[in-house]
Amino acid sequence: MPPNYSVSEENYIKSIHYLQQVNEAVSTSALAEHLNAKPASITEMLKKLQAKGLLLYNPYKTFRLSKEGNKVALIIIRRHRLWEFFLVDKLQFSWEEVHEVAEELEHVRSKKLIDKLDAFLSYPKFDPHGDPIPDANGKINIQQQLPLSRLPLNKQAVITAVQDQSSELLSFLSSLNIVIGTRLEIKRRLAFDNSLEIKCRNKQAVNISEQVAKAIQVNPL
Amino acid sequence: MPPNYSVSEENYIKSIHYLQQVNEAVSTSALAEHLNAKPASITEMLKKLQAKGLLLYNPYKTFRLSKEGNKVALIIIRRHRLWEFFLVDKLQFSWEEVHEVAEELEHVRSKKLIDKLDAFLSYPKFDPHGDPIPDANGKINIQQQLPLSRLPLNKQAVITAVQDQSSELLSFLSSLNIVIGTRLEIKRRLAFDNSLEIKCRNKQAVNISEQVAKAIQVNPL
DNA sequence: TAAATTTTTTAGGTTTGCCTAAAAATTAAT
DNA sequence: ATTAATTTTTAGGCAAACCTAAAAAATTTA
Repeated sequence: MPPNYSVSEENYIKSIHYLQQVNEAVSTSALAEHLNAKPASITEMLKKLQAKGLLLYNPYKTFRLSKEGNKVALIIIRRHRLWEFFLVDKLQFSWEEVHEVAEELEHVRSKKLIDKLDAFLSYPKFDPHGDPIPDANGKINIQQQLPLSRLPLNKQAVITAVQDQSSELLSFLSSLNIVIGTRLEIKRRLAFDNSLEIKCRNKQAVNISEQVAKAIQVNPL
Repeated sequence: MPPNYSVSEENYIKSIHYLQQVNEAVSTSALAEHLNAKPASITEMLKKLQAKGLLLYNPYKTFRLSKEGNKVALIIIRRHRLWEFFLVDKLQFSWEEVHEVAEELEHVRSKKLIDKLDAFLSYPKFDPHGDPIPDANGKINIQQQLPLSRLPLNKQAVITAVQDQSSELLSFLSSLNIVIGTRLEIKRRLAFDNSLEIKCRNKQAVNISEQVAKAIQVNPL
């Protein structure tokens, strides 16, 4: 059976994975900052993770997860994002408040639980923030998805999903001829309310609120 | 906000609560046995729980939970049983395999999570083993329910529910004129297979297997 | 490139929750 | 009512995961 890791070890692995996405290799101080701990504590854990084969590390140098470490990271991310999806989709949490609870749930170590949860949720591909959910083998869907609110100006994208807490939103959007699959780009971002002026192909530009923009998931082209 | 307790503290509280149901007051060695720990470790934690006002305890004497301690116990039991219900009802776990996973889930400390889970499950009154689920205020339905298999000999009880994995069981029982609301008592327990001889009011005694007895929930009178 | 600064590691504590072994209190037996 | 047996507590350690302060290495700057 696969080894189990402590909550603390899991949090280190997750943070290292996160910092690697920005920076390839990670420094002790960056990780200390991210984990809200002192550098001395980080060093200690680095040695432990290396001894377990999860980390590639030489004293006084930067470090990164080993192949095995990355596999473990993806398992934890999978748990986290599936729980987030569950909380929003089934328990009616708003997507701002799920993170903290998912932070605890992600450490419940049962593969069977997570795989059954995945099935129960109909194998969702993205969590409520638009981040992709790794599958049972730790594979992540290459296609990236993000909320329309985070799409750069003038970058074309296709709508892939709409978080329809109320189905009101969906009907509002379809009245604007905005549906899943619609191609669009942002022409202007209004600073005072973060509303967006978006343009669909050859139609006239329309204005949508930040809230709506956050609920729309897009896939940049 | 209400204080939070460590996983270890929660497990002690839960075990003390469990042992109290049988025995009013609990001894160090009984608790050590139940928690699979050494008596010396128990003593240590007892002092901690007493200091926090959860336990009524005098050195060298037996002990029991304070009012506050009981309240905490019921919160933990509520979490545990709701998760068990969720695992069986939504994730299709079989009721034998839920305990271990629920044992981990029960320590996720978010009142909001549990109350929303409760609502999502439509406020179930009993977990898959037939144990009552405390409500959001920690109140337990007075009417106690237990599997027929655990009913003491010659004690009258009324059938309150049948776990009908297959509806086959229900029709088998109704062929014996055993339905929800039927009053019965156990006349004999056969040691070699744990089957029961049960008697309904003024009818003839019938024999049922341990498996069936476990699926029938009763309310002792 | 040598000194100054920053980063990382080492060394030595602390807390939590467990342990063993010995001492103290309680309970049982003669 | 003593003595014997059992139970509980105290005393002193250990591991995990954190900490502070000092030492060592790496990096930057003059």
